[in-house]
Amino acid sequence: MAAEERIDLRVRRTRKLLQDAFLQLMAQKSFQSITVQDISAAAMVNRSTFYDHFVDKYALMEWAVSETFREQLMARLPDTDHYTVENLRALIMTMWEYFGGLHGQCQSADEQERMLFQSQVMNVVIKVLSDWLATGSGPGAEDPITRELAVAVTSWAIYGASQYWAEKNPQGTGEELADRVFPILQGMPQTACLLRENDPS
Amino acid sequence: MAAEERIDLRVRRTRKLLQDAFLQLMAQKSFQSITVQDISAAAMVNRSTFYDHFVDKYALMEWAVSETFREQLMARLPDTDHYTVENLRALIMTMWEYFGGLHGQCQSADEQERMLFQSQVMNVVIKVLSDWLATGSGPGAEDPITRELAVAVTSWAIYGASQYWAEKNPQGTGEELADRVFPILQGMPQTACLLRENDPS
DNA sequence: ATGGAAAGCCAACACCTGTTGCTTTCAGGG
DNA sequence: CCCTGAAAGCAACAGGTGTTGGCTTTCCAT
Repeated sequence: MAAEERIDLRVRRTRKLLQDAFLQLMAQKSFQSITVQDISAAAMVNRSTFYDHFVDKYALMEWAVSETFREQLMARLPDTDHYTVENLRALIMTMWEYFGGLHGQCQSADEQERMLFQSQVMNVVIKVLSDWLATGSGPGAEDPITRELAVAVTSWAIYGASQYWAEKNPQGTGEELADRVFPILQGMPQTACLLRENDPS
Repeated sequence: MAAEERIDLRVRRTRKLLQDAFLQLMAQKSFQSITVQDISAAAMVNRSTFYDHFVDKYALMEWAVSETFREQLMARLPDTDHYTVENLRALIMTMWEYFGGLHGQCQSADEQERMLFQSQVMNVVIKVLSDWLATGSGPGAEDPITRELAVAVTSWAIYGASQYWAEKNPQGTGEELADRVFPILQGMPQTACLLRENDPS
């Protein structure tokens, strides 16, 4: 039985209700203006029940963003656990798409709010990249610090590119972004080594 | 007369009182647990006066972090307005130092809070890098989009490295970080071109 | 099926927020 | 030096927050 299934039906139901209500509200108003009352009311759940599941609305946001992004990403990856060109490409395009969605679908007026959501996305990305590289046997594997530094640099470089592309150049396509970012990443000595090592092509 | 000097003495005084009180409180407790009341009380300023200057505590934080970081950075730059190896090196080390200070000096338990501060630092960094490159006449100057993309990638790559180094490898030195990051940045085609173009050495 | 544990509901609390309308003060131009 | 308008003080408000304790409902393991 999957770990998730072990959890009491009521708990899963309530969490899903809260998450759905939250996402629905996010499409209508800014995160800042959404109150715990709003979420509870929309989810048809008592307000104090909200606090039984999340310490505050930030915790709910954290959870909702991480989950939705992770699902979106996993659905697009050709292979879920290796550091390949195709996976990296899918990662870049998924991030770009998600960030674009934050501008379109959600009413996040504040730049600071977007940063909050995006930092949750980054937690997922860093985790995924770390896992990819942990299993690999590239040169970085010998020195964990170098590998982790490469992960940090790569992840945030992709972040910067995706968020710039989504925000400042909305008419661009995901493919174009990937095409532009790849030469930059491959220019990085560490990541280039790792890519060459693990690239199945 | 400097623009800052034009402002009413009382305004500057009150803002400084609030900023100092805020920084002092940050050394004692987490940002989350600090209330506007706390800040106003510590600054010996009426609470509603706070709202005459900042929309909320986030705005004050934004202002305080940006100002302190900008000062710290400007004091270290050999030359304030060109994209040189020395400046980039100073930038990396200042960021690393600042992020390290956030762990030590402040009680920011939450990772999400740190992200909030760091995003303010990034606003300054991106602005500075943009200015450096806007005046330069490197190959990136021909295509603004490529240049801006390079700025985004470079800034966030440095961010990732600095924040990783400060958080996960606290015993490392700033010099070591810079030494490790530089080969990575110079590996990036765009930035490498720009660096070569403007490097006075 | 059933008893107990877990989850949810409810009301009420002390507190913080952001805003308003008013008065008092004082910095700085004339 | 004095006047004036901007800035600071003040009190009170309608909200939202996060927590508590007691109660009812629902699940699910025996």
